[in-house]
Amino acid sequence: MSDKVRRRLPREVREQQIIDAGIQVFSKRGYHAAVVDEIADLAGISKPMVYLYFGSKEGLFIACIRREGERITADFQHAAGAAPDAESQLWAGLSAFFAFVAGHRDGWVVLYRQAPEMGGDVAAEVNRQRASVMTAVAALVAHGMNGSQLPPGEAEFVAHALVGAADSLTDWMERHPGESAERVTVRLMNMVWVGMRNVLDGEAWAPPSAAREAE
Amino acid sequence: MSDKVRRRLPREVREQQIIDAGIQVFSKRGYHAAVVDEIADLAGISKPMVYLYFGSKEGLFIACIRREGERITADFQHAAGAAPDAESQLWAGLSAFFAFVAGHRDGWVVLYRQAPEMGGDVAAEVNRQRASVMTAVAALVAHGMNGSQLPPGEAEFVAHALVGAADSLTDWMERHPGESAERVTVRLMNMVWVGMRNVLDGEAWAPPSAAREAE
Amino acid sequence: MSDKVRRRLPREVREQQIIDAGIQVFSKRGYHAAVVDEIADLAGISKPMVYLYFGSKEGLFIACIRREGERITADFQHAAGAAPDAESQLWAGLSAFFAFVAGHRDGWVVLYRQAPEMGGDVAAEVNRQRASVMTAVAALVAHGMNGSQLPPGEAEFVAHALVGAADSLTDWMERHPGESAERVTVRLMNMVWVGMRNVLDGEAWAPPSAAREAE
Amino acid sequence: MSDKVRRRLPREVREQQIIDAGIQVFSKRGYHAAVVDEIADLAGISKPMVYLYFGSKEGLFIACIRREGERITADFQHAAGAAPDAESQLWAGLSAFFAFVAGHRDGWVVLYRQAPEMGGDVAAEVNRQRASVMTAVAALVAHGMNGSQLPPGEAEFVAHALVGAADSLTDWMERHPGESAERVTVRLMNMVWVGMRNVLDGEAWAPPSAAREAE
DNA sequence: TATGAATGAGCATTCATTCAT
DNA sequence: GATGAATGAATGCTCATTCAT
Repeated sequence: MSDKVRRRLPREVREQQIIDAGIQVFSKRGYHAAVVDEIADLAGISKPMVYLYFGSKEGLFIACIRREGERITADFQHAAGAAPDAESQLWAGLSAFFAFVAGHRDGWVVLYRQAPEMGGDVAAEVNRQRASVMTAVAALVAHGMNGSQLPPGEAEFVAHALVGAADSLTDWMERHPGESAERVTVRLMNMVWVGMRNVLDGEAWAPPSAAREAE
Repeated sequence: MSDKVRRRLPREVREQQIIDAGIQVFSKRGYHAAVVDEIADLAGISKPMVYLYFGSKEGLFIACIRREGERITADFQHAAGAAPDAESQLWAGLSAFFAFVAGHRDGWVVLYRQAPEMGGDVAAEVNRQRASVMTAVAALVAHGMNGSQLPPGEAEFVAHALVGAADSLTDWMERHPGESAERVTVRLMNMVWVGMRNVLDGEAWAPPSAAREAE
Repeated sequence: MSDKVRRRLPREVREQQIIDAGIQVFSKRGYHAAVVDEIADLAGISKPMVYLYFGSKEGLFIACIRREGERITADFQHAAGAAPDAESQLWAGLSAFFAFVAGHRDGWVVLYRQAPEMGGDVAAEVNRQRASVMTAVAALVAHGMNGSQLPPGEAEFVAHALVGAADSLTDWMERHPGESAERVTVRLMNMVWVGMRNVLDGEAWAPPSAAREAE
Repeated sequence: MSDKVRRRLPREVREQQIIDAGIQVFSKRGYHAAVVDEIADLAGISKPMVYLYFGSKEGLFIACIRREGERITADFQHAAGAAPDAESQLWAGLSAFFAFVAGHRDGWVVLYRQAPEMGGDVAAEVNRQRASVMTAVAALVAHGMNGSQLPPGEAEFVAHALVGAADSLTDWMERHPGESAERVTVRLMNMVWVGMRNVLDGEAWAPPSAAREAE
């Protein structure tokens, strides 16, 4: 009788618990292989509650994507906002971004690796959240490079490359457990950043036999 | 009159047709949402043939992964092997790699975005093929940088970043239809390559407020 | 108006209804030819309920075997327990046994004619139930013959013969609808019993030309 | 080239090989679980040959039943025919019958345990063969008992009991590997025969509390 | 609010059977 | 005579979703 006293929680709390469970299960199994029963069990409630709160499995998935997308953008911008100058902001932001990717594996996997392959109503929310993340990264890049003159659209290109590299490096990190997210950030920026600055300073690279491609 | 003439094909041929169809459907829908009937229809045969030749849906998926993995590695090494010097090889290899990622969207999506999230017998084949691709890229990087002294393990790190960036940039390319794979390769190399060389030459980057991280 | 009132029954009740239907269909068609849909229809529910409660077709089959096995053993021992002396117990027990074989055709057919030919997890349960029935019959035989000295192991031999004869005689009964289970029991006991007693009293039979076989 | 020289056998021989394989597989798996592919493999031919010779799976099954039914009847009557007097014939016949049941497990299982549960065209052949066996046993019983006056129809009753007991005792024999078919026959006849003769001589048995049932 | 009971619809898999060669 | 290639038609099983309480 005093066993499951955490019944009758306010809706707000229950929803977050269900989303937590959803992210865990969606991340482990993928959208289609995830079974609503397992999510309900993990959240400690019965299946109809999931439907009461989110309407459908897809509705829950969308809620998961939204929360993780907003969470990463917030983390990211909060970290960047606290830094004094442009370069520090870039460093802090990317570091936070990387920490999120590495630390919230489940959420990141759902948002970045599974959601994109879906259609329907999910696609809209996915695109919104991913665009939001990508835009934040691009803004930080543009801002951090404001000394050099970044050609228009270049920041977006760089943001895509950075985000993709960061995602892929989480696989690398799984095979190198000793590495911290911070150290990986440094190595990645070393590789990209110095190069970018030099490129903007005029030191361009061109395909060995075809200088015509370089701008 | 020439519509149904391709009945009764030898096993070898049918298998490739089925794999072609499988890659297309798996890429569009994802493994779980893909329906074997659709694959069979697309291949112009009936469902039992799929099971006769591949044993199961998973068997077919594994076959798809294997063929695409081997194909990309082959493309890659063939392109690199034809170039005269180390830097040219690097350029040619990465260019071929990028062309594959951009040109064989379906195969790449199956291999890189969907297969990794699966377990069971699939995981073994996925890991093998991805490791094979990653190793080839890392070897090319190490070889291309043989002038500078690359720290051990660094090539693998770079390879992960490059492959992830390449994957992510295919999304960028979809929103910039005018860009060719070659041009994107140049931009990516510009960003990464010049930086890497400079880094190896001693021009390191360190987090603004924390010089302790730099080596 | 009173047609569909029995919806939403407690699990316990539904399970028995499904087992009832299962025994009927398995008996009529055999395990492999039985279709789960038909069982569900007969039980007045939908197919998923069968899987919810029994896990698989095989699980349902095992449940059927278990219930019929336990039921016959219980009938049998209840009838025997109510009789005063050893011979009466034997008579009452065998009569009950025969009544079951003849009266619960479906259950008997499933347990005795179809289940034995199966392997896998079914075999374990079948062996347990059949052994339980056979042991009960053998115990009754041994007990009923306690006046004469029954050689060890003989009761088991007799039990096998009796059970097999009883099973076969249900076929005979189908072609002689006028005969009651009781009458058949008497005839069978007449044939077997008097003989057994005489044999134990020394009146042995030996193959005409080979007295060497008699003990 | 000289590997499979037994190709191109006369139809008669091929048919028997296929029936042999059929009996083996049907016995092991049951009609429905038996797969034509396995039968064809075991017979060393390709599947279409089975259809060429027997028309259908059911056709092959019927052929199996027919051959085994005829074989057992023949064995039986050949053994009985060779004996000099009535009692010897009975002994020899039952002994041969028992030897068949114990020795041709596969054929007996198909004929006696699996075929009966089937309907359709199979039922006709099964009934014919089983009736043929049962009639032969009943005739032997009637003939062997010709000294006593056997009530009409009694022989058929006894035959059913004997055949059922014999079948059931094959299970017993499987758990007692030392016992020969001959010894089991003697024990069974001891139990049944002496009793029958005494019964016919007037020594009837009646239920303890209900003498009204005895005739 | 919360849940045990129930199902429609769909999917992977299998198999007897038939052609084309 | 013999077979590899091919399929129509089931069937076991699962799952998102709903309802009665």
